[in-house]
Amino acid sequence: MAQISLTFPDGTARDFDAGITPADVASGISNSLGKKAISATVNGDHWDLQWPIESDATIAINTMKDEEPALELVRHDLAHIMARAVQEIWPDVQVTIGPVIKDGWYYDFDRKEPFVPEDLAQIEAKMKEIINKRDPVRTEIWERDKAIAYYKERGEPYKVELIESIPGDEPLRMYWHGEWQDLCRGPHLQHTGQIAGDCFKLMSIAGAYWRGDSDRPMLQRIYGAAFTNKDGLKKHLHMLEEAAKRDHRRLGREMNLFHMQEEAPGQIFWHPDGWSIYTQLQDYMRRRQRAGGYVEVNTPQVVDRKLWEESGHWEKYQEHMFIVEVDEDHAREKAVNALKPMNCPCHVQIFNQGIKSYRDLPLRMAEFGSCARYEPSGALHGIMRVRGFTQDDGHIFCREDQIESETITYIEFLAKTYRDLGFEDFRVKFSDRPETRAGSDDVWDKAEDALMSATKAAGYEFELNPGEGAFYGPKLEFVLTDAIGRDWQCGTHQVDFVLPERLDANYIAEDGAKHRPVMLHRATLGSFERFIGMLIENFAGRLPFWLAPRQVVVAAITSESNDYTEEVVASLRAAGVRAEADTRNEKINYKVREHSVGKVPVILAIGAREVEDRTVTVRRLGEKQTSVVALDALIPQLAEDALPPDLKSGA
RNA sequence: GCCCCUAUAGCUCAGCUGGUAGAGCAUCUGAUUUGUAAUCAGAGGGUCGGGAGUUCGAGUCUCUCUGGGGGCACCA
Repeated sequence: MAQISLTFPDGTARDFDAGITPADVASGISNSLGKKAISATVNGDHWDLQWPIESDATIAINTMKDEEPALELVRHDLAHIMARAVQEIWPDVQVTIGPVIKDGWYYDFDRKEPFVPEDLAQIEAKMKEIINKRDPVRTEIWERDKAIAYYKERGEPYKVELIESIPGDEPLRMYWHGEWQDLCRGPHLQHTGQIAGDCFKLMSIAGAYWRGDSDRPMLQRIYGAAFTNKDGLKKHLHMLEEAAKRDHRRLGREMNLFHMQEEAPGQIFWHPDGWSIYTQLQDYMRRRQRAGGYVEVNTPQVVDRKLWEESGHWEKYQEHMFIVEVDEDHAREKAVNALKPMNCPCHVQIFNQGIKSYRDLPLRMAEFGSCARYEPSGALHGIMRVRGFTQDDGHIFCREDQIESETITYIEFLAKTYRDLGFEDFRVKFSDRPETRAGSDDVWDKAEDALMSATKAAGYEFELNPGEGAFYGPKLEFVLTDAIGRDWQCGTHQVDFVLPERLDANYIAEDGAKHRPVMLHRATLGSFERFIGMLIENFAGRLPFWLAPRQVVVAAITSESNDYTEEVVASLRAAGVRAEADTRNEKINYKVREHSVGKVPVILAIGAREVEDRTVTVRRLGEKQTSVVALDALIPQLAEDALPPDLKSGA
């Protein structure tokens, strides 16, 4: 028999018969390692203990202490165990797929009756039974025909379809957890008993389309969370509880920032404190954009259908547009308008006024543009995904040879903005041509190449998002993460050769002839609504001082100090600080608690001593200790703190 | 839009197997003048999301619409 050489992590190498399994290697080292082993890492690949090794390789035996393979296996085996439990309880349920995801796994089932939350406890109990049985896991490679025939006989059409979509040259691997069988790439554990019975929890039930296609049947998905031990699960559940406290919907109510109501689904009623955040942010963006060479414009809300037909929105985007029909003149045809779902066509109208020269380019046009989009009801989410919102929109009209420099300049502009707003890390996604699109493939080649090379030149890593581009061009997405780890696209930068063509934008070049400009669509925050949602969650409501709606509350301890309290407030306001007096007839404890809960960054307390000495006692949010400071010294300091980052000295 | 869940006072929630609503906080009134996370007492406040049905009787059961939540799909 042929010999192979296996090299262990410590660098030693030993010879084995070809075809030896990692299970045998582990038992050969020691009995206990043989029992503890969960999988192997062979030439860097994650290997099942049962898979034979046929040639020289590096090998490491994994145990539950090796977190990465352990989590993968525990979650994956639990997916199988859950599917087995479900089929043991309800034999008529069909199984589909069950992958490992962040923090756990899910499995999609086809069952006539819906799963209800009470079912989860029953399934969980059955899973624990299966774990206690310590059933061995075994695997075989099957011929396609045999596998297809097997699943047809068992009445599992989803599995048949899966096999048919697997490339013909790929071996089909079957796994058994006890008697229960599933098609699976593997690897898996040795036996079900290797999972701790208290390391997982079934989290939720959801609908999910078969193969992610809304034209296919909707399956029932059960989500589970799993870790290598009980402690990991506990930490995870605790993290979720903490994250719920940062939820912008909850903080928005608690901090009295905004509300939403049935009469205007997907739209926001901003309260004074929420609107204060909004306007601070808007003022900041306005100054930044001015400094960045943008001109600000404003365009209509209700625009005739004709323009949307020209831009292509009427054809491609109509189902997401609020249509407004006005029967204003019976002698004429009914006027059909739409609320603008985006600002770009309107900006082209401004560009098209008069004759533009190449000397005008790049022309950077910005608008805080209010848009209305009829988002599907299921897509709405707090203030993160709404039907009425305002973009910090901008369009750069430029020549093709300016795309790269404009893109690089913009990415730097965006990165600075995000840093100023407390987001040091953001992810960049590059989305290329979608299936439904306007413009020829040549144009798309050009646009994708230009954007890609500019992004690389700007020095940012990005992930590819195939087919996710806009219908008019490829885009960069700048993505932030909310409290519980969901991704939200905020900023965007898109190259567009299509809209200038459709709306006949042109400029006169050096050669005296008309040329087509390129349009770069860009938004930094994306929308004020979503970005404020991100800010609230990111800071858990404790906004940076310059953004805090009420920066300082001055609390009188007794009514004796009311006059001085009012004086302090007036001085702070005169210095540009948003300050309020609290002269209510309440104890200082009560006031401190209330304003702490309200996330006011600075509370100044004033009693007889402060009046006497012209001082204030300062308490900062999150700190227990207080300090006594002279009023004259404090005011300029708070005034400096209150400046937005772009106006701070040294900014 | 699709699947499941859900809707009781301004907020957070209680209300068992159907017998015409309750708490804490908040609000208002009074007392209290208080030194760093809830002072005490009293009062007001709900056609139980809308509509329909079953029933002698519905907050409770059924249907439906609307909103919200978790996913999926969508996100130009």
